[in-house]
Amino acid sequence: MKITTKGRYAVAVMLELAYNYEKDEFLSLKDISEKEGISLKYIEKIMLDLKKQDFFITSRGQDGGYKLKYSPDKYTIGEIINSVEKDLAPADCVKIDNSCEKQGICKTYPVWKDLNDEMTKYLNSKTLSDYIERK
Amino acid sequence: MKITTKGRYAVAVMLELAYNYEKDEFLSLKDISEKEGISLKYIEKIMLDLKKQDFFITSRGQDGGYKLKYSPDKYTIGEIINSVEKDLAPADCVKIDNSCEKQGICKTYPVWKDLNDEMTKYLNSKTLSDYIERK
DNA sequence: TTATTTTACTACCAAATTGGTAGGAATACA
DNA sequence: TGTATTCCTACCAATTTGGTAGTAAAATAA
Repeated sequence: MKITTKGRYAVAVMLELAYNYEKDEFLSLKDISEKEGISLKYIEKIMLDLKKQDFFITSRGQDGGYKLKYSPDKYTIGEIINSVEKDLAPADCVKIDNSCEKQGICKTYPVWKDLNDEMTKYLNSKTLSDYIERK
Repeated sequence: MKITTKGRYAVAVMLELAYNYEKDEFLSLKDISEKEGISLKYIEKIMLDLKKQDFFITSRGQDGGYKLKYSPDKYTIGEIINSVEKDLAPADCVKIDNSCEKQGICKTYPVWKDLNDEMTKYLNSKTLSDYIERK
């Protein structure tokens, strides 16, 4: 049930961008890499996934980088983790139809369904703004 | 965040034993293996982990097998999964002290701490009896 | 007592996943 | 026009997952 480093780093990167949201400048991956101690190359790869969502405004070249497109309260922790993490659901059966030949008769299905519902509800209720403190 | 097959099978096995609880007989791993379509050898391995807890009464030889020591409402889904799953927490930092050199300054820590608390609370509130239907 | 059934235990292994790195192309700005 | 930065595709080693194999030990039925 661990969140992979990819998911954890994704949240870290999004928090950095959330901190930077009020400012009128881009934040480069190089800066984030140095602040968070994550290799630039790895962050780039994580951004590939995050960019598939409508999350950022970007700019290349000097003084370029990333900026959140919307305010931090518009990004839920759930959707961030979901963007990079393949298996967020506790079991395939609660997400993918016919992923299990015992569909309909499996006695453990309700266990995973309930757990998934609970986690989804929780993760979608928390946003970046819940985790940035303003001075 | 997926629960591994080991964790899922563990819950399946425990549910089978819960169904059998009222009866005054042992349930063999062979029977469970056939009912659930899980290889006997793999179930044996899962039982090695579960047996470290105070879960069962066992008997070897003919008509032997496993029996729950306590009534199904005494077993939480959380402790069952915890027994076989190494990484139930979303991140090491919420379980193991000094597992991360950024302890105390990491901005994402509260995210994993909250999530872990929420999941733990939920998983420990559900027991086997919540998932066995009585006719 | 003996054969059989069942748990108990240790060792091994292939496939998938994780957690990265490397190298370069494209682009925008100073 | 040069440099900083994003963008993109491959590749790879270590770890974890999801098992299997073989055997010993014990309890019971016959």
